[in-house]
Amino acid sequence: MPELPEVEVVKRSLENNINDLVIKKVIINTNKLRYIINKKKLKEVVGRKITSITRRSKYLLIHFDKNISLIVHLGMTGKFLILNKKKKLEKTSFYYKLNSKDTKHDHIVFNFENNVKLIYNDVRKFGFIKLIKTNDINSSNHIQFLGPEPFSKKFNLTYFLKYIRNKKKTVKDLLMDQKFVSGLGNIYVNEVLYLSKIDPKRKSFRITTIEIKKIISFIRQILKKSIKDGGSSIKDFSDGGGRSGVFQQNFKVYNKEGDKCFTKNCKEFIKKTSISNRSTFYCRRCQK
DNA sequence: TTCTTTGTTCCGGA
DNA sequence: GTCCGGAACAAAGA
Repeated sequence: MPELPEVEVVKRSLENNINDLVIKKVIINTNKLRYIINKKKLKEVVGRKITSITRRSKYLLIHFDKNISLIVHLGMTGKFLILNKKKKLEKTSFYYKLNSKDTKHDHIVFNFENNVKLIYNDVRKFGFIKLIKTNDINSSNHIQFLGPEPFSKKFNLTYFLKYIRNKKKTVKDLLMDQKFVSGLGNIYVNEVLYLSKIDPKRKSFRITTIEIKKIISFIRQILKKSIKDGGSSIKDFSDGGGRSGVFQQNFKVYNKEGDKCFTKNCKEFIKKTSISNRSTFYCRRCQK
């Protein structure tokens, strides 16, 4: 599930593989992903050259010359594949498993010069790719309401304290809220609260200063590590069968229901519950 | 057939 | 008005 680190990893591999290239052709195999696709508009990228690739929260932004950009959200299962001129798969996509079934979900193919292809594959079709004027990105509905990036200076103790005043929602829902901090999803929020030893059901306004410091610190720590491991999963990526990203093996609570708690000397088992209709994993003994 | 998955939005109720 | 959270939605696989 692509959250900030996975999107960052994808961003970096796109940067390494398709920056500076000119699009020759776009093949669109579906009428809709998350939204109806405006095929004619999307094809305006033909003839345009990629000038840079950036990320905001979980959005990928591919910038072209002539004030054109693509805004991309990977949804649940969106991924990019790059084929180079030798038809060889580039080491680009995190936890991508190669098998014949997957090609039927190749929804959009961008052809570049030199026979380089960028393929957008998405089993669930909850992701999207939209053409947008570069100047309009920051005022777009997707971007304008996003809270600060977790690594930004703005996301600090003072901001946190001010924001949670009178906030009655659970600390888990708070961290999931993209208006508060952008880029975290269910998986990393579960992990962060476990590392911070905080019960996910606690009310936000009851979180102490010391706990806030832990939360901020662990968010940055785990995101950084996952980006690094995503990088290493790319390094290990093999086109004969694929391989899951190392970061998935680093989860301590997510999807670990019934496993023994990771904390030393804790004999408790990881519990699963639901908060705001989202799977929530925690240790009853360690998280207070 | 039903349940699950996620991010996002919508809406009723507090 | 504002906030909260449950439900709905998208598609497909188990």
